[in-house]
Amino acid sequence: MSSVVKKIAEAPATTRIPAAERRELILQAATAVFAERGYAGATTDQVAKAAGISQPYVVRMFGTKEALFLEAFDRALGTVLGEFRAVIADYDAGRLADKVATLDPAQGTRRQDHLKYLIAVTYADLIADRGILMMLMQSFVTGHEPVIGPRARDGFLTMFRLIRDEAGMDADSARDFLAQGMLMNTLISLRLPDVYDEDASAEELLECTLKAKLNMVLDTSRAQSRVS
Amino acid sequence: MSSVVKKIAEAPATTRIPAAERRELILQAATAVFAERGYAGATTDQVAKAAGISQPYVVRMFGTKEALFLEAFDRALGTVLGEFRAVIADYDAGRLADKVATLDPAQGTRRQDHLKYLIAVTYADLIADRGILMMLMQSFVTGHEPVIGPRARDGFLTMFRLIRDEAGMDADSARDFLAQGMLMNTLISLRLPDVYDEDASAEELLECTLKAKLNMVLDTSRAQSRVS
DNA sequence: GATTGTGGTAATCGAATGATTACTTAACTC
DNA sequence: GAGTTAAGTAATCATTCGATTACCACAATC
Repeated sequence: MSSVVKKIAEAPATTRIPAAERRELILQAATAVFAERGYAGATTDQVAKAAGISQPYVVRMFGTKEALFLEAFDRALGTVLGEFRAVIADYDAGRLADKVATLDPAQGTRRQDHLKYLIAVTYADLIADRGILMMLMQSFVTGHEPVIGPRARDGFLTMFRLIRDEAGMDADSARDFLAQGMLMNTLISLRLPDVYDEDASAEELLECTLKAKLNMVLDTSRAQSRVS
Repeated sequence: MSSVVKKIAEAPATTRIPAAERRELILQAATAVFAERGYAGATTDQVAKAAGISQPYVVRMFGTKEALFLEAFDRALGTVLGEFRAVIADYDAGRLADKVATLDPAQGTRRQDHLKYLIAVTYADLIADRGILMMLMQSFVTGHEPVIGPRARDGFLTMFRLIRDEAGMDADSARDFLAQGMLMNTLISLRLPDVYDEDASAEELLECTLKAKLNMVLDTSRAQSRVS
């Protein structure tokens, strides 16, 4: 019977995965691809290959490339906002008392001073998954797109308001915080860690920008460079 | 005679322009288009239309889209570096003594403190031509491209070294300066000035980031939005 | 064990795009 | 004013890409 032959031949066939789970995998792949190449530069086929499925399936599951980008953006932004809110909640619940005790009093002793430091560390930690920050950065330079642009502006302002209102920072501190964040985003998008060993000034800039997080960033960048 | 008829009919024909001059026009158009849409998102035909010529002429004059992008990038970077060096030279020659006299001594009195302020103002002035800073930003998020990426990294590091070595800033000050610059770039690329009137937090963020330059930025953004 | 819904893919299509070719004509030179 | 050079375009080509269509097969249900 041909059915028997078929069964044997197709034994190591593609494992089927529930749609909801596959969706997650595609979104992860899309985040990495869009982060690297931007909205216009990425193709649905690259996303499909990264997710290990066919290109039509990607399109059918999300409708359009634009819709996929928007979901990946929401996902990345949601992760950042979630982490920020978590650290604020932890601080206000006194769960970070030990960490706060190690801070230099010269940096300030108010709640907003403490949170400024804690959120900055949280942000730097997010570099571990290079895709998230680069995905945001790619969205921010796509302000001209009629659908993506407004969403990107809205997302950025949501971050600003969270820092100002929920963390209680004054506008200037919030601005400085965002500025440091945009610098980190830029250095990562530039792939500056790739030339860390070859250029002394790249080394110095990365060191004074990322400080304690540097080794982590170099490790993950090297790991992700090998793949892509 | 048909020649007479032709002459009349073709009287308002296209004015021919020397190649060198046309090159300039194309580069200006390319800077605006690439700044808006990025390397992958821009087309050579959009550049051609913006420059008022045909698409094949653009390609023939620069060889490839990539070569055109690289020239536009060099041009934008060169403008920024040139302005920075000019203000440093002016300061060291004492030509900015009156401007320096108005500074708040609390901000610092060393050469690097003065230059930090003066260069920051110079950078903010560059926003007047929105294309330059957006062109740079688009290049910075194209770090993955094999030819553009290395040039973008090199350009960024050149800026860093200029600020550190020629302006004499310490690494941390240089980092803070670049951070503020990347924030400005991001706000402009996001087109945040477009929603200035509609969102109170956008207004606050733009005001505390751009301060005295705000009105200029709003004016030029509105003017350039009408066109594009 | 037929049915049916769900998880996929192969094939293909039309539009967009970078690049090439071949051609035209204005402007300068002698 | 004939000849040559330089400025510029129309037409077209080969790819690429997002999207569509039509189909296949595994697994749960009855």
